[in-house]
Amino acid sequence: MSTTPQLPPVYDPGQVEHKWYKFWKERNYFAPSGDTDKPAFSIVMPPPNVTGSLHLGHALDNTLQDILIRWRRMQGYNVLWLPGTDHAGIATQAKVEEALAQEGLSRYDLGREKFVERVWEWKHLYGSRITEQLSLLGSSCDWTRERFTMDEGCSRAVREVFVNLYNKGLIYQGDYIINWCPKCKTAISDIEVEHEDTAGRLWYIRYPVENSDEYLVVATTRPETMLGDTGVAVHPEDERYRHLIGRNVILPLMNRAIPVIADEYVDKEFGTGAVKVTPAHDPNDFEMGLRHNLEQITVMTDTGVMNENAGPYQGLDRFECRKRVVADLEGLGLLEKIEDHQHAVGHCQRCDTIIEPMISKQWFVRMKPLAEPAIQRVKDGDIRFVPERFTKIYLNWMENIRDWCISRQLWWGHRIPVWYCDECGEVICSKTDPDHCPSCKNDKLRQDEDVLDTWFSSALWPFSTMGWPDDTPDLQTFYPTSVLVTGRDIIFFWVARMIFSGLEHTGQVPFYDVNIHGLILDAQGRKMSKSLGNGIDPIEVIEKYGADTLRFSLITGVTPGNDVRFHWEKVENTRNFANKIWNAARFVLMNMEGFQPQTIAEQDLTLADRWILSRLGITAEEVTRMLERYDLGEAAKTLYDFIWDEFCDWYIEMVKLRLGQNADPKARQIAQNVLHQVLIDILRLLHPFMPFITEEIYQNMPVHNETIMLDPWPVKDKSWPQAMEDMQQLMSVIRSLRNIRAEFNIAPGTRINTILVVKDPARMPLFEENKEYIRRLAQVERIEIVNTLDSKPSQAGSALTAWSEIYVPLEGVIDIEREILRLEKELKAAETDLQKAESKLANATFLARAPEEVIAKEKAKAEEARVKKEGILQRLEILKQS
RNA sequence: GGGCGGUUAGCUCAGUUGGGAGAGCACCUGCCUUACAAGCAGGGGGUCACUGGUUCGAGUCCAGUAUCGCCCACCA
Repeated sequence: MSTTPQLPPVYDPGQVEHKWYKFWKERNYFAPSGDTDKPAFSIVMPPPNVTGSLHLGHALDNTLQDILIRWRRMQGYNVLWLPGTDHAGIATQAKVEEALAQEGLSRYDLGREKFVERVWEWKHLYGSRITEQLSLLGSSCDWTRERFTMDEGCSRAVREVFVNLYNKGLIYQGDYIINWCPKCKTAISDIEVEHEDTAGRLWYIRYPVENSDEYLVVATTRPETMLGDTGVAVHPEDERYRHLIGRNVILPLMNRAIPVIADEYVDKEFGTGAVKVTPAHDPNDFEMGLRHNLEQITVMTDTGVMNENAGPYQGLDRFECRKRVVADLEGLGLLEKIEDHQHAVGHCQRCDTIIEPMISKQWFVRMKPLAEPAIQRVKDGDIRFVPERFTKIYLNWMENIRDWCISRQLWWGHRIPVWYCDECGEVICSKTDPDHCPSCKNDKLRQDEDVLDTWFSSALWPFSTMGWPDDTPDLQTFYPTSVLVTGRDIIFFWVARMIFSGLEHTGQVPFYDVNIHGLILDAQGRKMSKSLGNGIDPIEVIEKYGADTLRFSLITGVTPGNDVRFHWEKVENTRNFANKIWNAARFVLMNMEGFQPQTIAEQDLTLADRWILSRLGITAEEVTRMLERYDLGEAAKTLYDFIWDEFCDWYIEMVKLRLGQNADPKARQIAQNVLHQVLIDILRLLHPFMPFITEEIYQNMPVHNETIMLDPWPVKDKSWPQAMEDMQQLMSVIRSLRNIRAEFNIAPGTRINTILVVKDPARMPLFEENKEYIRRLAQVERIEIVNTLDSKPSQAGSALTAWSEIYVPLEGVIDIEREILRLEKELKAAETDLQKAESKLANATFLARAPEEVIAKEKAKAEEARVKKEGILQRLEILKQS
């Protein structure tokens, strides 16, 4: 083995990332091993919008998944990570409509069929962009199983589910009040409405009481809706209005007599205690209207313009109408007052338009029966949220769930599988397209015009993608999936719906764990958004710094479930870390000349070897434990610290002694073997986090397998506690010497001499044997290790520990005053330590109740501090005499 | 109105069985020591928001306060 690859001193991710991704993909490493003797581990990827582009949220989400996937794969699990995309009804349709608008066309010009064709074309053209971007990130998902929410299999699952629910009476159609977006011209579900607190007004309007001089004053935030009022409600026990209940008031502007009704819903304290009731444009009024049999008068069109029921206001936009209504009321002297009023206004999640509650014929899923098991199974712990606090958020929503409006007045999506026979009025709900009416045999059937909410198909994703409703091998092996990784913003939209859908249709939970992560915010802590223009393009980060760096910087220093701010500084720091590893590897590879892989006998391992091997094992164990807890940020930090501080700054520096020109060949062999083993294991541990650089280095190692991806995950082997303790002592001597050098401004080129007084003779061999390390790492020329010292040097820098005294004779260089100052500082620290420990030990209850090992530790601490203090005092005395 | 999260070094943040306060950046000092100046060595800097409680012992557990942020909610 003599090939020493020439690696450049700066790691260039651009050169290697494409190469290795292609290599992995071509060799089909992303596919499940198929080894069914091994436990399965599976994740379905949250499908990004097919026409979307990668943002940092996706990058975080997929990094987390890829880490778990690569880790489990190395552990030997039969791993499936199933990718795919979502057809994203409104978003995609809007994009294609925008493109059409460039040509001066609308979707109506094309007609439904042609338009849907156009969208498919668009999908084929742009649908692979997002998946290509996921590849750039290094996602090791099985592309051969890639799915799309509108592909044949998913469509079949959607129909199966719809028909099942319909037949069970869990899907119904009806005229109810729904949230209508006048811009998107479709109904949307409750959770697609975003409430924003808005500074609005409260208008107090006088409604003349019929056959009376009296007025009934109502307060409203939306005066334009009064045109559709069909009643005024008061609280049944409100003395002020009791005499009016059952009478009529005259609706101003429309001059319509409407009844005064009594309803418990009314809050006596708010406004005037009298509420105008507009059943067609307010969800509460709708309910009240039903209770009291009030007429429903819709006064707006589907674009938010006043309709023929609005009398003279017909044709006005709803906001223009508001102004006119207010002005007209004022003119009539019917406007009593206007107050400022803060209230929540609903906006369309997609286009931000103000939502209009409207009565409309829509399809709904009856939620109560579906929610029940979805609540129970989570309460039973069959599905576990990580972090746990999200359980409560989920349960709270599920327990207060309302029926789900699933029909959308769009063209792009899963068409509702319901047909109408106009001849006999038959309604047919079918998994397959019927060609004639089953009751009258007429073949002129009309399919329902609406499509389903996009989330209806996403809800089936964990099983529809695995071939359900057929009982496929993938379902048997990989369903339920192991864990779902997703952002906390779609718990309701997606997680909750997958849970009740999975339970209802497969009888099983869709996943065991739900790992919820936070959002990526900008450097100021704001959400990244198009309107703010504060978004960071992950592809830009990858191009500048590499995918490994992006991945690692997104997850380090992050608490599970918490939001993360994006800072370029953090990216740079991670880039530096990647470069650090790169250079450590270069060092190792430069020193592999003559390397013979072999098993090293335990007695041949040096102190440094035993120490680094012990620390490596412990690190592997900790990283594994943290991954099991989904604490990926801490896992990454643990690795970072081990690699940088212990491996690079200490072990590599120490091992140089055994690799140099004059090194003993046997010692060199041993060193090479340990170095090789430690580096390989470091690469393996780091691989899930930084897949590209680890593979690149791995492939340059003198001994390696086909790919690091399929190498075994390191486990803790043997460790040497004594070696770890000895290393601590050795390191502290070296640090003390470096400190003395720095304090006295000794030039790096200047070699110093030192006398090490080791009080305990049993400890002397440790320093004798490892003298060379001290010489090299602290730039020491001569080192004298003694048991006692007759006359302690006054012209010397010194450091005192509990078990040793370190002297650095500095004839002529030493500034006694300065040394005294330094020692006094140390004395103070020692005294503080001593005081702390002693006061604890003087506490009787502490001695009585604290665990033994804590007391022992405290005693040792006190003793150490006492000896140290004594040493410093003696030393000070000598210095002050001279 | 309800719920959740944050408040730790100048900045951004870690810190889960309660037992000697950490990292990165920034700052100060000195170094191109043949893996790495994207680096090395050394150093300064924190009554862990506040108050009270539990405990031998609290950044860590409990109660309350303040403040910032997020989510949910049918008071027009």
